[in-house]
This record gives sequence, C-alpha cells and structure tokens, in this order.
Amino acid sequence: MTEISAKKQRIYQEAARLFQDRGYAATSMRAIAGAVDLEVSSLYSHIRSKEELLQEICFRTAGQFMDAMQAIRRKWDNPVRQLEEIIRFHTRLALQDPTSATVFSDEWKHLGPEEVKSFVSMRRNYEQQFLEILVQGQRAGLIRDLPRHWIMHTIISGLAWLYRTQHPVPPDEQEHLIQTLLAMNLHGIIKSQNV
Amino acid sequence: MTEISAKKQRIYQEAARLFQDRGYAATSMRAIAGAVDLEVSSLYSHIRSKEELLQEICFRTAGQFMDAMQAIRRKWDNPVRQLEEIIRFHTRLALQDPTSATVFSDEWKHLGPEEVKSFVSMRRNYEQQFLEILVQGQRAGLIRDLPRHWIMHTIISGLAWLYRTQHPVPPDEQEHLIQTLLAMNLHGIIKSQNV
DNA sequence: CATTTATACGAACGATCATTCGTATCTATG
DNA sequence: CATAGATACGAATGATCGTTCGTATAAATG
Repeated sequence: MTEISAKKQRIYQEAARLFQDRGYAATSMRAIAGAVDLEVSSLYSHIRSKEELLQEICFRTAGQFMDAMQAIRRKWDNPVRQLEEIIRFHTRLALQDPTSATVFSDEWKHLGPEEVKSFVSMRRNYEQQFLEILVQGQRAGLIRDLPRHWIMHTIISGLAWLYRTQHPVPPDEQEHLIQTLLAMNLHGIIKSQNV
Repeated sequence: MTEISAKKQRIYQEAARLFQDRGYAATSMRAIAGAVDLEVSSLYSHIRSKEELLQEICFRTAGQFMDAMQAIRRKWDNPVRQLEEIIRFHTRLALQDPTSATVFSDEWKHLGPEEVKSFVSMRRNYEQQFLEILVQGQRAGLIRDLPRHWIMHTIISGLAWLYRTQHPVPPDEQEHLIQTLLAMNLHGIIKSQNV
C-alpha cells in the first residue's frame, strides 16, 4: 500500500543533489525533471509540489538528528561519551547523505512560514539537549567552563564542512576522520599541555 | 571623481542583508528596491545588474581575507601565533559585517562561470597559505600531527556560526568570545590533560 | 477481455523575474 | 538664467517560473 516507489525515491535523491548544488530557489522543476529523465508535468504524478520535496528532505533529516540525540542520551550517561557519539553521528550522516545534510542545514529557510516555525522548534529542542549535556559535563568537572552556547555552535559548525565541501572521504578512512575530529574538539590541535 | 555615493553604499548594504536572509536567487530586485525606498528601474541608475551586487560583495570580502592572511604572515613568524591571528580576524570580520561574510561564504556559487573560477582560485590560494602555516607548526612540533586539510576545514568551518546564526555578540564581549574560540581550537574543551 | 489505476506527456496559464527605454525631475555648473 | 549631468520613474519586453488540465499509454485487477 504505502510503498515508496523507486522513481519517487530517485526524484528525492536528485532533488537533494540539485538543491545542494544550486540551492532550492535556483533549482527549477524542469531541472529536476531532466535529472530523472522525465518531462516536467510528469513529476506531478509522483509528488505534490516543489516545496513538498524540500519539506520531506528537511524533516526526514531533522527526525534522524532527533532520534540519534534521544538514543545517545538513553544509551550512555557520561556526558563526554555522549558528545563523542553526537560527533560520530554527525560525521556518519554527513558522509553517507551529504546532499540531504546540506539541504537540511542551508535550505530550510525556504520552507513555508508554518513549516519554518516547526523546523526551528525542532532545532531548538535539539540544541537544548546538546546544552544539557554540556551542563552535566561542566558540573562533573569534565568539560571546561566556557560559555556553553559558544561551545555548542563551534562543535556543530565545525562539522559542517563534511557535507558542504565536496571532499569525498573513502569509507575506510571514516574512522580515522572521526578520531581526528574527536581529538580536535576534545583536546585541540596544540601539542603542549601547559594550559 | 571615483566617489562612492551614499545611496550606492546603502544599496549594497541592503542587498547583502537580503542575500543573507533569503539567498541570492530568492532575492528580487524589487525587494532590494523596496529596502532602499526606490522603484526597481531606479536601481539601474546606481548599479549595472543584480549580479554586480553579488560580485562586489564576494570579491571585496575575498580581498579582505587575502590581505589579512598576507599581513599576518608578514607580521609574525610563529605559526601558532599566525593561526591565532587568523581566528581573530575571522571573528572580527564575522561580527562586524556578518551579512557580507554570509554572502561571501554561501552565495558565491551564483556568480557567473568565469567569476566562480576566479573566486575558487582565490580561495584555494588562501587555503594553501593556511596549510603552509600548519605544516610549519607541525614541523616545529607545536601542532599535533593530524591531517592538515581536516584541521583547516574544521577551524574555518567552526567559525562560520558567527555570521550564520543571528546571535548578536555585544562589542564588549568580543574579546571574551575570541579567547574562548582560541581556547577551543587550540586546546579543546576537555579539562583533563592526559592525552 | 474489460476496466480501473498509475504513470507520462504537450500545451497552456498566470505570475514573477531582471532588464531596457523614453521621459521627467532635480542638482550643480557655466 | 541656461545648460548638462545625475537620478528617479512608469511602462513594457522577453524569459522563466511552478503548476494545471486533458489526454494518451502502460500496468494491474476483476
């Protein structure tokens, strides 16, 4: 019944790729149609509108982030370990689905007014949970007493190049990359330890 | 003679703001005209085209980055100090002109084909100089032997939230923010020193 | 085989886009 | 005052946009 046709999946995939390359506003339905070898009008046999494409990509990715955050907070109680797992998840998702990650991160502002409100609300929820982890880490004396908002934004923003730049990282380097990102975020890039 | 009229400056300023909010493609000349209290056709008494606005913003900001990089490399020879000054400059520019910084960072892909080539070439030059600083720091044993491209992208990307998110930082907090960003990038967020 | 259902298409619609043109007004200079 | 140049405007142009509609074909169902 509610089976997702292969063609529909293909449309979403190509739409995400085009949204990443040119941005939502600069991507025409004609361009999407061309990418999936259809005429423009034929697209509407599969999707309702251009904005539906954007909505699906944004909220599906948002759901993945929310689910991951919840799972991580359930599974571990050490806040530093939780942070590590969050960075792990961001990295894996960015490498596995960079186009969706970019659309999620950059193009959500082109959603309709009510969808934007819903989206921002989800993101605020996510950030709130992130901040709580930092609070716990600081209370436990594990994390430096730096302003938590600045820590959070720097960590999240510092991972954005993974999907924004088109540097493809081979799968066998993925764990090396994650270890490097963890080292940088947790211990910085300076060798000497006199802080 | 080559005096820049106040109205022209105003147009560039409002254009950058709109490009940041809605993106280049989704910003109409009518919206820009409305923001500076003009009719659309009147804009063309001051500027040549919509793309000229984008070009000016992108390449002016690119020039600022290139100049800063050159000045820093001339003034200091300690690579860690050079990195510190780069982070300082990114932060100051992001806080002082966040709209231009966003356009520079996100909207350059809407430049024409030849301008994109020129822009990417400048950015590659900048990144090359950044990498050289990291090489020197690693050779001197000051910077951890992590992959340099990953270090560079993480640092630069980790500063992007300063202009991307609309968190206004009051001027008297600016130095505190810079110190926090330096601490995070150089030494991480973890208290314990057993690495 | 007959009938429904899903998919594809060409043509067209109204809206909006960036830009141009002729003209009017305003400002500064002779 | 007269003239010239800069600035502002309304109207129009051609292009492109997302979407709809009627129809045709292909696939699935009875």
